[in-house]
Amino acid sequence: MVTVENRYFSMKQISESGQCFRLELLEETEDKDGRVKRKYGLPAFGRYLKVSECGSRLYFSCPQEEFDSIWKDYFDLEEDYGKLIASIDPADVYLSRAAAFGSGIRILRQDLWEMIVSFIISQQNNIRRIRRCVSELCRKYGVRQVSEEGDIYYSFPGPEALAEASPEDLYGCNLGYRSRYVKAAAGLVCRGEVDLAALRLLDYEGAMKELLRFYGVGTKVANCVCLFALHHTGAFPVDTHISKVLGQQYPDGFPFERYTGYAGSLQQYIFYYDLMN
DNA sequence: CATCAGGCGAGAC
DNA sequence: GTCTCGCCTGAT
Repeated sequence: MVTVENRYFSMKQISESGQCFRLELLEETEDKDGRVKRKYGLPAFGRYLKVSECGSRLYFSCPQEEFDSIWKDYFDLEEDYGKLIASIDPADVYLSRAAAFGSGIRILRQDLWEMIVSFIISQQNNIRRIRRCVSELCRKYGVRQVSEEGDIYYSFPGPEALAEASPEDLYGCNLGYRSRYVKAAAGLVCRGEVDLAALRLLDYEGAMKELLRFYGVGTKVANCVCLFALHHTGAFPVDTHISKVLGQQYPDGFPFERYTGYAGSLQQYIFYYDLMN
């Protein structure tokens, strides 16, 4: 068990901000002082992590050693998000409000293949249904695992498993027209036409170029993968929410030059703020 | 019943 | 190069 106290770390907000579709709320209880305590489950990197959250205190169900070697990096704990928020132009009232509203959001370092498939599925789709699709994919094509604590979960299916899936079967996961995109992406990786290991080493521009080769991956999805898997925090995905906000709040353009290298992290505050309000 | 979800590819021009 | 249109599905 590892305890972390951090103002800028909320599992609830990370979960709701829709960057991680497999993070699930396991239970929600209230203690005698009326404080809400939430418990989350997260299958990632061949493990099943459980996190309890109460206020700004978090409890991780893993030994310190595992926390230091895996989760510290996964949750980007070396980064000071308070500093990042403090750098926001005080005159930018909208961005200041958005960051204050979603101050517990962090940009995770998630698995590359999982993000490619997840964000292909995310297009023209809502978060609830994306979760269902991903969970169904894992249940159907992933490998059933039992953690040391006895939690049952499914691994995210690799490219091979998805490439072998029959089209009708994949279609049965309710991916709709996106199922052929997923199938094509899996084939591309299996045939070695895209090398995921090499993709991880590329800079932002190089990674974008490579990701855009996938059938069903456009600028928006490629930017999400860059941000949520490769941690290119300058990547700035523009979806319907962001597009709307840019038009309404930034008619003269978003000040990218002021936030060079981390505009993507700020994008996540804006997205979450608009999504929830 | 129409519209919309964290878009994208294809085809027209 | 830029624009429009159709698309699976489920929630509202």
